[in-house]
Amino acid sequence: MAKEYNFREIEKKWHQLWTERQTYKVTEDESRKKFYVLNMFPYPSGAGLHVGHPLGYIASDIYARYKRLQGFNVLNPMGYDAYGLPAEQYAIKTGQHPEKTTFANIDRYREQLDKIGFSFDWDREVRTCTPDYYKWTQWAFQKMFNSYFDEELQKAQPIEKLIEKFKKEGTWPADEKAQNDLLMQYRLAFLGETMVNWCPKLGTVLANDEVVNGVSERGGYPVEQKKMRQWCLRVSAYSQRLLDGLDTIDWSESIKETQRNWIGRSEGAEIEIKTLSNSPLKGENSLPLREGWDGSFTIFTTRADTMFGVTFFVLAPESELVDKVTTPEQRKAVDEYIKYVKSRTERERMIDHTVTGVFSGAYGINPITGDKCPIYIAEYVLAGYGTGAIMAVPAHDSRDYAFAKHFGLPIIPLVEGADVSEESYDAKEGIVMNSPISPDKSVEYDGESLCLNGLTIKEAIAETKRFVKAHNLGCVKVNYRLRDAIFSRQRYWGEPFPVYYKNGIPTMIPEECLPLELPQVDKFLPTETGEPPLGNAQKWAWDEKTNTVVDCSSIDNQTVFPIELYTMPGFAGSSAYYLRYMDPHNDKALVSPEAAAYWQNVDLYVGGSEHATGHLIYSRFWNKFLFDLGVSKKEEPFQKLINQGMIQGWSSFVYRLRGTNKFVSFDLLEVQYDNEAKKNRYFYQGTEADPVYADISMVSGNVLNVEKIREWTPEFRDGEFILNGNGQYIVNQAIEKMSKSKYNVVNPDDICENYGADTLRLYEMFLGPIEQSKPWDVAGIDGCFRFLKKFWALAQNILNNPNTQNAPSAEELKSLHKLIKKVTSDIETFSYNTSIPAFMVAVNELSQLKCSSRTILEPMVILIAPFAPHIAEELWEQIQMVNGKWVNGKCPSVFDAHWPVFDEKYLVETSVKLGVQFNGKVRFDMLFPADATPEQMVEMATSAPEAQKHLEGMQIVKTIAIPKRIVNIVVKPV
RNA sequence: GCCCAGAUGGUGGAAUUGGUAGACACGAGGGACUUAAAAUCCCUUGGCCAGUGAUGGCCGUACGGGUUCGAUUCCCGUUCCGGGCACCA
Repeated sequence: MAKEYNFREIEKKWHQLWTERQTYKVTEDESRKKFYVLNMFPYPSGAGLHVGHPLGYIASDIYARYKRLQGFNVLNPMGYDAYGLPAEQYAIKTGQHPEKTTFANIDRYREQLDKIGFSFDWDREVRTCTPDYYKWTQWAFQKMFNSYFDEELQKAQPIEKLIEKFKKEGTWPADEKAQNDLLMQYRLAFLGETMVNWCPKLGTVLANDEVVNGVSERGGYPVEQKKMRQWCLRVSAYSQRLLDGLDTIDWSESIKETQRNWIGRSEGAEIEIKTLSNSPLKGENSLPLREGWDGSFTIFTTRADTMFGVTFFVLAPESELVDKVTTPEQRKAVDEYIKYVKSRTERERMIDHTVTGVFSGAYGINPITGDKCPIYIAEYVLAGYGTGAIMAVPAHDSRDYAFAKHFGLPIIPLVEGADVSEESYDAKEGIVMNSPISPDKSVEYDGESLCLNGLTIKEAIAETKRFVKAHNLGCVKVNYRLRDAIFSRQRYWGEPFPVYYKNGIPTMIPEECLPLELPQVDKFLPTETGEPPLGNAQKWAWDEKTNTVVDCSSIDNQTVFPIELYTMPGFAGSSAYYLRYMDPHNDKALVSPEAAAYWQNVDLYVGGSEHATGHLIYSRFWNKFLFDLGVSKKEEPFQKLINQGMIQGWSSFVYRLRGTNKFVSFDLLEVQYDNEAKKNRYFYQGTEADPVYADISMVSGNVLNVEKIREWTPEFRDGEFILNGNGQYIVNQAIEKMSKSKYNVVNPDDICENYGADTLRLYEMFLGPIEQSKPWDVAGIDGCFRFLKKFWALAQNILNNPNTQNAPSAEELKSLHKLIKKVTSDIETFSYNTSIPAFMVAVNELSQLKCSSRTILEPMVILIAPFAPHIAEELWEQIQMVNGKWVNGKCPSVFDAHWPVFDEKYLVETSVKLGVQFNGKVRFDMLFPADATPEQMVEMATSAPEAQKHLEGMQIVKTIAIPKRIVNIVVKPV
């Protein structure tokens, strides 16, 4: 009895059975090899899941199921990144506790995820906002606080070791406050007075990766620089290890490159610039740096070779040297300049690169030439990088060049053939000259003076470094652009810091008292006195005597102290969640040593590339720290990374005539390109028409359903719709990121309802390469649906054939093994989009061959199982019923079967390329005479000695002589 | 400005990594079944040219060169689109 493919029934049945049978429950099993698949866990937003979300989940689910079929013990967990700004802002607006909305959103996500049929082990679910989870976020923070980075060992060490060292050296201060200040400079989690990105509109500081083009990533509000006392993580200490680790992991080159840029290693030299009196140089016309200050400062350069071209020095306006160097005569001008710089926002500084600066009145002495050079202060030099001071070489640095031109400073070219009359020559290629201009322009140290003339730039850099080092003028130095991460936020909905302030000194709450739970507040806004939202909490003080949280009113300076009001940023909870999945219910440890030893690290991580400089750096840092502690067993958390592309939406626009309630069909509009605004403007009979978003569900093709849109919102109800000649209203369409506000979100639920989860899964993979972004377009979904129906029909034909035990024919076996080969290698390389066509071809071939063999069907069902698990389980059950494999009314799951093994011998009708067999043909890559006819070529090819070897026992089916010099011979076993 | 990744029919995209370009799907056109619709099935579908026809010829993977018997694939240059970094000395 051939049954119809009823996906609704099948999918419902298997969702139930999978839950009942705990099909996807995973436990540590030493007898099997582990495989850890992970998706970046989602932030549960109010908009629910859209068709873009599952793309990565489906891809990883296919891999997870495939690995399981290969006999691996697969961990494939899922959870929620539950702390975040939207829930908090919603809470401010409505007064609803963020936990309530977050949990409601999570339930909705879960419901949607369940429909798609993932193999997640839900017993291991984590939510970053639950105390049993954030206990370990707080714990890790405390460990970082109590650790420092040992430069020699290149790893984190307990802070006690550092104290011991100080004591031994005799540099350990007696005063408790001084001890605290000293250790703060070393702790991996530390309180720092740093310039931060302050966003007044959000009322919080932001990390560097949360600021894009000078505005906040979320909301696009202006961000300013502000000096604040903040918790920071010393990420920069791990710069070199973060960089080196990239070479050991299997990530895309572009994302590694992004991280390398972000870490920004540059090798250079630090050179000390001295005054006359403490300099070994004694010249007649040299002056001290400044009267009354006999100091020196250090500059950083990657172009040590250009020392002979230095004509001035520049300090960053924020540098503390500015005050020391400025002469009384220049004081006023400098103060004014500093005031101007402070008035500029980060964004202005970023966009506007006009040359500004001021002379400090002081001079520095070039240790190589002995020249006296003016010291300027200019905003183009950044305080946070290198030493905040540079030597300026206008001939070979475009920024120095612009500055020199503006202030009329000399420019000395140092590279042969470089014309610096119009612009600087920045390239690191060429032969050095003018270094020195004349022998007496190079200062002698211990009888040696530097000469670089005739060397290449690379040689000159090395030579200068040697010289500087040999004569103690400075040192070779590696700098990193990577900054320490600012780790506190002035928000409510985040992990509280397990810290209280005892006489102003931050003190950790005892480890055994963790977690420190987020207190209840009645308002989620900052307090009237400008304190963060936690300032609203009544019960937010720590009693040392009882080790409990007590009411703020009992703060008495004896045993009760105020608790930190800041909370942790979003990336805190997402930095080690992959470790927690290994052992999610353990209340004694983040992860037990046994579980960590078994699961090691994530073998396959799938997520968006937008996290390249955020989460993917922070969690690598966090993991390296835990690795130093021995908690994590691998130095890198994510061995292989796949970045799924974004699925974009089709936004639809209707056009409203300005000042009216008339909407005009798009094809009736005249287009004008506005050069200034760089966009199109539309007109109807001289009146401008403005685009208005229309919901995607009201549009089919590009035709608007006018009735539907009238029902949608009041603004359309009474609208007048001006239709085109065909009586249709045409909309304009654009591809944009899917977003609630653009009304272009396509929900996977509808697809599941109309086509089933298996079709959705197949189609999302069929759409194109997983890493590529593409617009969502349902046009092709019917193809995948039809394929599943054909697959079903083929299976029913086989199962209902009385002779299903028939031995398969050679052609059927060939079809099958071609498929095994293709699908196996596709899954290994994540080219799912080409597997699905292979299935289609195989099913067509087998249908045409009127295949009736279960020997073929069984492996086919296993092959499709990772892609379309529901239909596979259903067919497997039917096969096993026919096979009589049901035990006690229970059928084994297809996922307990074994992945079929490809056997080359079934592809025998194969071919040879100079002795190498492949795909259906024998190819002779020989040199034939240019004038040989095809017949002659075939004759020559088949009689060649190498050919005999391959033609033996074969029957020639067909020969193809490709003009020019190739002969293909299609053969078949006799 | 610097770095990275791309460009193939009407559309999404294949091509065993140097070997007959355009798999598979969508769309379009034609046909079968049907009272009709849905569903299903079959044929055609890169462009141009010749032929009643089977078929044959030429052009064609953004553009211009090169290496090679042979290039979508490798090398050099140009254009365009996307991503990252950006006063980082």
